[in-house]
Amino acid sequence: MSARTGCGAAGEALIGQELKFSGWVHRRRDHGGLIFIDLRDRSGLLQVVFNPEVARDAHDLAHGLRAEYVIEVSGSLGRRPEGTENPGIPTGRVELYAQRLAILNEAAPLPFGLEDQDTSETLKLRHRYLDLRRPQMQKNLIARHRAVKAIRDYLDSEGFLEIETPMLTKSTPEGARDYLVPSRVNPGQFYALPQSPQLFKQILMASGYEKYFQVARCFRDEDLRADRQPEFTQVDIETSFMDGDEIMRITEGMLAAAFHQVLDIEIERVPFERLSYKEAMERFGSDKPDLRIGREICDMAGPAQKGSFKVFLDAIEKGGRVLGLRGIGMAGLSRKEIDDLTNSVKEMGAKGLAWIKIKSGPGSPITKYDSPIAKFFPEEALREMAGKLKAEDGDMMLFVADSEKTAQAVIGKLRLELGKRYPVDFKEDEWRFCWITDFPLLEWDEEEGRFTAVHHPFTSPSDPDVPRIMDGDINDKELLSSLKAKAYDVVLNGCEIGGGSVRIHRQDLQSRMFSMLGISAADAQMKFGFLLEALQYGAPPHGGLALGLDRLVMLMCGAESIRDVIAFPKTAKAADLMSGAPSGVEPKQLRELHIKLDVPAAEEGGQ
RNA sequence: GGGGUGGUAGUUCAGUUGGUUAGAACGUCGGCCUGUCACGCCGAAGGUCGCGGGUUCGAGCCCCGUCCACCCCGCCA
Repeated sequence: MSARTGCGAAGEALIGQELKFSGWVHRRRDHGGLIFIDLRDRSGLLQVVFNPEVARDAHDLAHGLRAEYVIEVSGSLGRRPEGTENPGIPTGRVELYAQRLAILNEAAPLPFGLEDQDTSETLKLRHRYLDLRRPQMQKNLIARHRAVKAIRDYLDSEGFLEIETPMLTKSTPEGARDYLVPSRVNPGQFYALPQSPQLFKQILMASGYEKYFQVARCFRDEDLRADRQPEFTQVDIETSFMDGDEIMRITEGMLAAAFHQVLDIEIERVPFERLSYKEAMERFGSDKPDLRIGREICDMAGPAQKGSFKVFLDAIEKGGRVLGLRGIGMAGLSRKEIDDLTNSVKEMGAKGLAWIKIKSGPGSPITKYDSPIAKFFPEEALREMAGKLKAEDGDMMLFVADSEKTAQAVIGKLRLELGKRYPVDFKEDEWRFCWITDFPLLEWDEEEGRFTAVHHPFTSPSDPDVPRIMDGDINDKELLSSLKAKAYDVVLNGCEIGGGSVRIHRQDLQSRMFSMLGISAADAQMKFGFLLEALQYGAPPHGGLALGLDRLVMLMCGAESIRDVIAFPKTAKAADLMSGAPSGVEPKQLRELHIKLDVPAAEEGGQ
């Protein structure tokens, strides 16, 4: 009777036994005579009954119990009297009849109730240790643990080795802004915290480890979002001698294992559906399509050209697009609702929203097109539009006309919004994975006046593009824009959860890649010299993938933000409200680092 | 860097056109209560209206600035 039993483990099988429990006072109901305590530990809740006729001392002591006191209580587990069962909790058919009570620690009144639903984010983060006591948060972190364990076990069974790479690394200006760490013993020099272990994992392939993975913390000094933290965790994978297909298969197996272990869900549709980047943009207006939503985007250039609506004709004239979307059952929308939609479309970057309602006349089967722009189109064009969109009576057709980039982006977002707001064809509880492949290798960066890598500079071009790159003119914008990458993203329910590529393993191609990116040979040598060097000494073909663990677990838990699956997250200003980081430091520390501050005194911050 | 929303009791919020003593619920504290499970009943305490300045006879409310939190754009794979 000395061992501790978990509250959640108290079931009918243990009835009649003398047991010991310890945990937190979740709720108390003091009737003066009988006292009921809901005792909470990691495993669940258990009702404890203090009865003066059973144990006078324990009952007297129990009067002093308050929320979140830490107690140890022992007694016999019994079946609840008929009619007092609580179907709301898993242990609701039993209760503990307390014989002995020990208060292990008292608790001051809490700044917020653990069960309050609307506690402000500030308060929860300030007292994260309390927030983390909430059963939901514990469930999330337990799910996270299970997911990581499932992934580790799976990769281990596939012959992968987990190898750690340094946290203090070399700064590489490509990509995101680095978090810098000053070096005390090298005055004026800095390490960077890794944005990812990218270069190291490639080096490990050159070193012959063949299959590497790591649950790796990564750091990026960029502005935050609900699904973005300054430090986050990637399941980082790299393999030698595998092509993209094989890496995708490993990833699918890994995700299937995680979903099986954590949620007891068997992922259907394996292998995952694959879409080229072009197709994803064309059908869904996004490179991370949410396939749970049925409706797709349609090109409306054909029927648009049969009409005289200037906005449409101009867009096409300028090489842009007219894209349409079916608004299922939206013919009844009020003018105000349409105005609201128009406004949100404008916020997304479009100039406006064109719409046509399809209605039957009262008591008449004749289709009417109700719209300020219907007059610009012959009946035949309107019918063609409806046909393409599969729009029927009671629907509304929505159109965005703009440059291809804007039109696709806007109507893609509109698709998500309508899919979720009018969820006729939105299967919310499905798990829809897909791969996006055939990404462009490079994209023009207006700001920098050069091409940048869409994935990263170590991504291999597609096989047919290799001779075009080696023999072609690297200043040829047409050529550079047309190159395809051996890169692939894995998308779940409209959320990019990972991405990877086959890497360049030949030194000459990698050097050529740097020139295309406008990185001089000297610069490349300075920044990535060790990689270029390693590629010279027998580097195998290799490639891999990085999975965003926080996002994946967030989706698995149905959480709104990755903060809910990270034990100690930071705010939108990258602050830790609990510990008070970041903060100023002692002048002595700065002197040792040879650092002088250049900030107005008021902004230096305290300790 | 830009835009939006919010900040009033420990917590979540209400607070009229600028007008007397800033309210409610929950929580807390005290009392009563032997089948509750959001226990119930009675009573009490609890406020620098984020901070600084301004307008006004008078500011929780209007104006300017600033800080913090959240969301979005830019940025970020």
